[in-house]
Parts: sequence; C-alpha cells; structure tokens
Amino acid sequence: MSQQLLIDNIQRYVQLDPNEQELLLSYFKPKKIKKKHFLFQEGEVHKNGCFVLSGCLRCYSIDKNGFEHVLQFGPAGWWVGDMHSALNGTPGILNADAIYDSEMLIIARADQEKVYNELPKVERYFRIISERSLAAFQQRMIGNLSNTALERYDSFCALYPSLIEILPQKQIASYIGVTPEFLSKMLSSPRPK
Amino acid sequence: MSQQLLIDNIQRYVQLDPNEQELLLSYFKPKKIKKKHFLFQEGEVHKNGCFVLSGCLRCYSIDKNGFEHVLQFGPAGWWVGDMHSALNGTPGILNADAIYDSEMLIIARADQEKVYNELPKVERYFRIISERSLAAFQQRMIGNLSNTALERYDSFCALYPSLIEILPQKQIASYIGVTPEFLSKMLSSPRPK
DNA sequence: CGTCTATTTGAATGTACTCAAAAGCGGTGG
DNA sequence: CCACCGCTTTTGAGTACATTCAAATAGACG
Repeated sequence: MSQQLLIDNIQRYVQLDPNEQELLLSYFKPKKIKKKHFLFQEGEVHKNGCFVLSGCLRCYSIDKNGFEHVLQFGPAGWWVGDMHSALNGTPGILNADAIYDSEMLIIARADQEKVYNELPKVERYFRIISERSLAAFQQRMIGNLSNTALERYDSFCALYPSLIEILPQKQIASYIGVTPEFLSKMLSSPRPK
Repeated sequence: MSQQLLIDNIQRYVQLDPNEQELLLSYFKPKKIKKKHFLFQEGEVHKNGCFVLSGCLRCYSIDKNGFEHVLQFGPAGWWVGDMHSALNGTPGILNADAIYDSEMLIIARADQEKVYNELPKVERYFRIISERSLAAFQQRMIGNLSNTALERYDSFCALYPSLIEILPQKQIASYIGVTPEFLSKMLSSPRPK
C-alpha cells in the first residue's frame, strides 16, 4: 500500500510536514480493480479524483460508430478522472477501465474542495498539475493538427517510452488516432527516407 | 480602459474586496497591439500571462511545411499564453498575433507567483480556469479523434457562435484541422441529411 | 481604384479507412 | 501439458475523405 507514491508526487511541487501528509491521506480511499473492469463509465456523473498507485488505467470515449478513442493512459503516478463531468456536474462521455490489475487512491470532489481550504499548498499542487496537464494537451493537439500518423507514433514513443513496452498496439493506435490495421501497416512497411 | 473585465472574470469564481482588486491590478500592464502584429513568436521564451480586454488574438504553431495550426483564439475575456514555454522556461513553438486591433493586460510569470502568495484566492482562480481549460481541450481532443471535418465545424459553431461571425473562414479551417479549400467545399456542398 | 488576401471551384492525388480473412498469441480449463 | 478459445495483429483489395496544385473570383482596405 504505497500511498507514499502520492505524497512523493505532491512533494515534487509543495512540501508537506508529517501531520499535513496524514491529514491529506485521510481523505483518500484505496481501491483496486481488475483488468477490464471499470473505474467509471459514460453517462455517469463522475466527480472523484483518482491517483493511480500501480497497474495502468485507460480513459477513453466511444464514438457513434462504436469506435474507442483513448484520451489518456493512467500508469502509476498519474491522475485519472472525467474533468468535464466533475466540473459541470453533468453525465460524462468518458469511460475508464483497467488495462492491467490496478490499485489507486480515490478522493471525492467535495473532499478535494475541503482539502484546498485546510491545506492551501495542496491547492497549489493541483493548480500546478492542471497547468502541466493543460500544456501537455496543447502540445498533443498541435501534434495532431501538424503531423502525419507515423510522426504521431514516433512522438508517442519519444514521450512515453515506458508505455510502448506494456501497451497493446491497438491502444496506441487509438491514442494517436488511427485504426489498428493502419498502425500495423505503418510499422511493417519500410520507413520512407 | 476596462480592467473591470478582468476583475469581473475573476469574481465569477472568487470574491475580491476593493483593496485586493487594486493590489492585483497593480501587477498588470496594459498593452495594445494592432492587427497582424505579434504578442509573441516561436523561439522566444514567453512567460507572460495575457488577458484580452478587446479585439481578438490568435495562438498558433507553424509546421515544417509552413502551414499554420490554430491552437486557440483569444477574444475579449480570454487568457492567451504559451503554457509550455512558461512552465519549462524553454523556447516556445507557438506564435500569437492579433486578428483585430486588440487591448490586453500583461502579467509577468514571476509577478503571478507573487500574487499567489499575497492573494491565495487568485491562485484558486487560476486553478479553476486551468481545470476548465484542460476540460475544454480534452473535449476538443475527443472531437478531433471521433468526428469528421463537417462535425468538427458544427461543434465549433455550437461552442463559439460569436467567433463564427468575426473570424475569417480560413482561421476556422485551421482550428478544426482542415485546409481552407476543403472547408469551402464542405460548406458549399449540400449537406448529407 | 488598385493591391493584397480570402474564398471558390476543379482535377488529380494521397493518406488513411473499411471490410474480410488469415495468422499469431495468451490465458484457461480439461 | 496441451488444446482450445478469444483477442490482437497482420495482410490484401477496394474505397473515401481530405489534400495538393492551379486558376478564377470575390472582398477588404488603404
């Protein structure tokens, strides 16, 4: 039960003394889900924050033709949630399930707000990771607008080398926005230039 | 000189008394730029935050073939910046210029950090708008992965009706990720059902 | 009014998708 | 321990959405 991973993650940006750490952790509930089981599904109002301790989650939407599109992966040390649903209190369009058996820490949105008041440093932490996540999505958006499928694949490999080794190719295809068939063809054909 | 727009924007999320408002505003410098002039350019380290008071900015990247890709528009009431450059202190890949003559308020990143300590409520405001901006980019990403060009255009119209009326079609094409020629053809051909 | 930029239109092309089927791989149970 | 089942990956042929390049037209602005 390595809650320490969460504390370490937070302390990359703000320092918490032992009492503060304990208070913070008191708001989180551990949770385990097995491979292929859901953390949340579309149609639900999902207001919890989820910090992944082990395993790997996958957050994705399903389009009107039934195709899945991966918004983000959640390996250990990452946050996963449905920000749009949480902020607006409306049913979400995202699903999150486990690619491998996974452990996580869950905090209710309401408790998160409480923590902000009790430990302003934690609000700072969330401000910072929101900004970083925003910057990352902006970079990804630019990549999607600018690059070919092969370039997007290479960017993904460069950015998340550890994920390449553990993820089914199909999931990477879904993340970079191509069909699994096409990614397979891209990788097997000789590289131009 | 309607600094009030900034105050109103902040007060949608946190309340500031007159002294706090004054202190906050003291960190901002007004700036005006004329149509087609730059707020910042790729290659620069750009750490300023920029709140648009009037006019409209455009934040975009230029790919290796010389094509522009719009990351976001900045009409009155919006923030514009290069988050990735600001966070990492590295030269950015984004350009920002004015689509129309524009007025804005500028705050240096260092001053922003100071404000966070002096007025924690303002840090909360930035935490909230970062989250909302993140949620918006996530929705846009899903849309880009899931939808056809025509559907992306319709989503844009639904989400930013006021921008449709003032933006050149070419810029909207660049935002939704198609060539201006193709957008023109899409709009002139009869809609499939 | 003239120039510059944006938009439209057309024909040829290309990147990525669809559908189908075969081959590979991993887990599970008998 | 092996056989089977389900899921992923591969391969192929035909197709579609969107691009490229080119040229004509329309609009905006000084």
